Amino acid sequence: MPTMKDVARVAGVSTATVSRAMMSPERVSEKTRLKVQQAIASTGFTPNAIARNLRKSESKTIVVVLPDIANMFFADIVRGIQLVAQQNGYKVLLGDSVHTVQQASVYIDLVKTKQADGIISLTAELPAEFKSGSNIPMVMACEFFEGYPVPTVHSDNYGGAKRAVDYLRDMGHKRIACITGPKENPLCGVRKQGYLDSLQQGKLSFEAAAVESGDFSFHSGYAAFKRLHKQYQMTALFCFNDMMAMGAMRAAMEVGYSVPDQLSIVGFDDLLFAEYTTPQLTTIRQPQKQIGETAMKVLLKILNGEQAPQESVIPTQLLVRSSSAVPPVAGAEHSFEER
Amino acid sequence: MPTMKDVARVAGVSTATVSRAMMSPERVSEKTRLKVQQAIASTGFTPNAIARNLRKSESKTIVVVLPDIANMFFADIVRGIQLVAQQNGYKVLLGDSVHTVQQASVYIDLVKTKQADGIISLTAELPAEFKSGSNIPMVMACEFFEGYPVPTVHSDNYGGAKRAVDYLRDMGHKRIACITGPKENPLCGVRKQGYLDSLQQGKLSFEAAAVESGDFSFHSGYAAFKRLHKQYQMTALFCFNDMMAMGAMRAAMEVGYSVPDQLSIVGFDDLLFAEYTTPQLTTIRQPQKQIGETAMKVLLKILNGEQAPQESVIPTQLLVRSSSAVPPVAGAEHSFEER
DNA sequence: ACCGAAAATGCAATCGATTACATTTTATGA
DNA sequence: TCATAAAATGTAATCGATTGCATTTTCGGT
Repeated sequence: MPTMKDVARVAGVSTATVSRAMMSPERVSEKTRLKVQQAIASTGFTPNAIARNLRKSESKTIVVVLPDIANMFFADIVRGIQLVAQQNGYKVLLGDSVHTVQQASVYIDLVKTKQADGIISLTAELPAEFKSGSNIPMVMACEFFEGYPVPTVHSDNYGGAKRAVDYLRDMGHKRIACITGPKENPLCGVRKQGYLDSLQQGKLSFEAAAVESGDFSFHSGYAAFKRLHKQYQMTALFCFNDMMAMGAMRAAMEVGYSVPDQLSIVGFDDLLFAEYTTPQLTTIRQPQKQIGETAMKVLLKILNGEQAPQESVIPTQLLVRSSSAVPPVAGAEHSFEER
Repeated sequence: MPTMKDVARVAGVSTATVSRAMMSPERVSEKTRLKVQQAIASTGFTPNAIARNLRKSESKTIVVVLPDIANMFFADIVRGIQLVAQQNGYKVLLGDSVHTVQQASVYIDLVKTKQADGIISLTAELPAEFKSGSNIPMVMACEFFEGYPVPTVHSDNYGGAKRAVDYLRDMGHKRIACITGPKENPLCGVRKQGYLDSLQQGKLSFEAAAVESGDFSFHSGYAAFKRLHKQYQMTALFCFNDMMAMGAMRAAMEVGYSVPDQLSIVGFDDLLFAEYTTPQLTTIRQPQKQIGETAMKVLLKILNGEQAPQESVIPTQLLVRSSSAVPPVAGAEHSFEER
């Protein structure tokens, strides 16, 4: 594999000149620049980035840690990150942590060992060191820790949840159930507050039986609904993500609810698939690409030693599709027998 | 940031000894090993992998190029790759090429510049240099070029397609339509041959009107079906992937077919979502994780300078779910009027 | 044709680890 | 106890590029 020395020899100049011809052409005469270019072409030289990185102690690479590469929710976030990274001369590498702290560490080590300059984490399942702050350039997107030792970019979880429930309330629903995510997840606490506040604002009483929780998966949504419909008579259901909403919709149909006539369902995220369900899912859209772009911009600030915002909140948007409608007239509800 | 020199100073030994204490502990006395470990701990030293990589000219990192990170089909392949990579001391980085050759080049450059040792490409959208062979350690998974200048791992596309159509035929279907992928895609040619051979073997005549093509997306499947049902009366439909099958299923239902009573649908891939559609999709499962594992094993052979197989074919499997059934009795078919 | 400033180029140190080879220390056995 | 082999450690070169500083070349002006 040819090195810069070879190019220098062929071009009849020093390695310093070769380096300059590539890095700062204006510091080299027209003539030698051409000689060097020719030599590069004829030797088939490719600069060894490792050597360069060592010398400059930077890699112009950032790592994005995903908890689950199969979760489509992250796709557009990554795209947004990539866009901004590219514009600023950074490469993006993705690491799938498979929801394990151990795997996440592997990717974090990349920056400790100087193979990457910084991290954007789309998961909060990280080694404990971060919970108390660390000196690794990092920003969290979507998820966050309580107490925020790391800069965070996420959508307006409270506002989105409240908007969803407001919408159902405004259509006349009085009995609005909810399927939350894992209780310990900070972001779920915030969404739940949105749900509660909307109920209260509409003077609807909150009943514990109206709430079940899942783990954001299709199956957990399915299971949660099967529990829910036995303990609470509802005409509307708000789910903390689309995946669970889809599971709940499947369960509801199996149990004999017709959606949206007897039961309105609203999700959260706006997965690509939300559009493909039957009926199409009404949901709260998180502007994923924008979250990604913002996260990368924040990371760039950190990398450049500028002041970075601790928290960036991106607004959400209600997308009304066909899984939601006005409540059924009295008597047309799904029959409900308490056990 | 502390370097090995610092550790050496604190431990009162040379950097060589520090290096050996880490790399080959058996070449260092118990006593000094402990001193070094202490010094490492007290200085908070992390070895600079860039320097090591430069010296050893290897990075123990491989890059996986995905055409589209939003395509869930790849998730388990990546998991399989990761598993084998990890077992062999390699790190895996994912690159999203967004279906562009240009982006793919960025990731390929990582190995040219020694930041990665090899590549597994899940896309054939690569720079032309590969089509005529190159000296970059690389294996293709799922996709392939015709003529195979690079080692390839993929599932049994011919066998899978034939199995799908055999299954429909065996149930008594006589009019079996097909939605293919992009015509220029080599893998589609192979699947189509499976379709044709099954028809022929069942003495069913092939009609051009029974075939439409899409681009593997939900929408293209939807659109293809809308064209198809006007030109061909069918009782069964085989789609070259699940995504299009789901689009076609939606279209079929809109047009008034009942699935599976009047129309059986079979997909290909076994996406996670195939299980969540209503009715659940019958499909040909590709063992994605195994494809990934095999691809990584092949890459390892290449990296170790061993002989690697040019082509590895992984068997597929028919998963019968509820989108397929015996054909309707005469008279119960979906009404068909030619335009 | 010659001076001095600016432009171009070269020399050699440097980034931080690894490792061949040289040297010192320890252990073994007579 | 001492010679000698084996084990432990140190010295310094090396990986391949970048860059501060020194030196040479170029060029405008007279």
